[in-house]
Amino acid sequence: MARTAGSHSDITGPKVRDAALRLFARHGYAAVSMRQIAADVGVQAGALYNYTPDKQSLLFDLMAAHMCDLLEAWVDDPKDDPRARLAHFVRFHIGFHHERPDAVFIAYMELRNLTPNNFTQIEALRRRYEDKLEAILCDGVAAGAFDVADTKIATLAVIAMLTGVNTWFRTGGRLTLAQVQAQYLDMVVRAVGGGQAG
Amino acid sequence: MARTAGSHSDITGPKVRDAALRLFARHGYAAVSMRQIAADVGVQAGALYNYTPDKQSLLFDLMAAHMCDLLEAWVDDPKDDPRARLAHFVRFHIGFHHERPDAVFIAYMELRNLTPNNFTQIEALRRRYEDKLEAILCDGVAAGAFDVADTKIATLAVIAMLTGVNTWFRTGGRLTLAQVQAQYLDMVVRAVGGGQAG
DNA sequence: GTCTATATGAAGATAGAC
DNA sequence: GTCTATCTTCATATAGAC
Repeated sequence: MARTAGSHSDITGPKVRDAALRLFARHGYAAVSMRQIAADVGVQAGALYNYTPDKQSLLFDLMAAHMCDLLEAWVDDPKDDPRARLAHFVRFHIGFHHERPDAVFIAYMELRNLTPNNFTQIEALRRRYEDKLEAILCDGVAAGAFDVADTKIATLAVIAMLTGVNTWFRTGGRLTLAQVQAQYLDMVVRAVGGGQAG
Repeated sequence: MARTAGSHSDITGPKVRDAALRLFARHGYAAVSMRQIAADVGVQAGALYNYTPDKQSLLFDLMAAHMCDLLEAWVDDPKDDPRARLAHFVRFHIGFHHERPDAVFIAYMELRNLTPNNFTQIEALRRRYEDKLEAILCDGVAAGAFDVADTKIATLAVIAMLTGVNTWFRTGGRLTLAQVQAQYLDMVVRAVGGGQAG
């Protein structure tokens, strides 16, 4: 309470990130001005530079935070049955992405607008996530539970299919999230040849 | 040959479209200026307005042309076996999209940058294409060749999976396009429960 | 059909007062 | 920490000469 009137660093910071996330997702990074973000937060444009050195860093930080959240949230146990691990991955991926559509959207629509160095870092994080699924598929193939000709292709195919849910699914529609997760799980398991085995 | 020196309407027009397509795909619509497009074509910015009323029309025309090309290129015969029709669709989709990566990229990355009216038109074309696949899946389910709980979801899942090929496949890599088409066909057929029947 | 020149506005980022 | 004011650059689009 000993604060001066205009001092709100602890609340303005998150508001800047939230506003940028929403506006970047809605209109695209290049189409959103710092003035728009400032107006959304309720400050003047110059004040934003207390929270980010520049617009590019704002984009990169949002994307990096999202990818790190994703990697930290994923928990897997290689000792479990491959089928169970795959089922867990499918439900996790759909659920996690459904909860943060704006971050997901930005994380793969705005890759073009990253500087080369920033792009490399985000791509490395994305690759690490893909490797999580590929490990499950490899273990499943080795155990005879799955049948895929090329685990790398299958990994990319499954992730593309699952991420696609975000483009159309909305809560309150014809289906619940659980129903969507169940049907995608069914399709994924069959696609990797895990339909009949253990 | 009776032309005046600076008269190139028949050649400049396509060059403008080609340059815009490539630059929009690479950097994004909002990040590309009319000056950049003009420089790429080899004219001054003002000259572009002989070929498009404004930048928005340029984007819309590129997207609409791509979607119309797609719909015109697809040929299907409802009297054929559903499995054969699905196989045709998978190979067609991957092949067609592989041949025009820039147009594909724009057609679903730049939807945000369309005016509401233009967006509605492009969405209608996209929906018409999705319906082509859903018709195959519905016929296959009715004939007992496929087993899917919800044909709309399966349609979106398959298209997302197939379109994802464009994000990683490059000619000259580890696999040929035909090999990729074959493996995706295998995964798609199994995903829709067409593995054992037919 | 293309040019040069320009109208008009907005962008990212910084300086210095409070 | 935020404000106002500003620097500098760039944007879309148009006008009129050739």
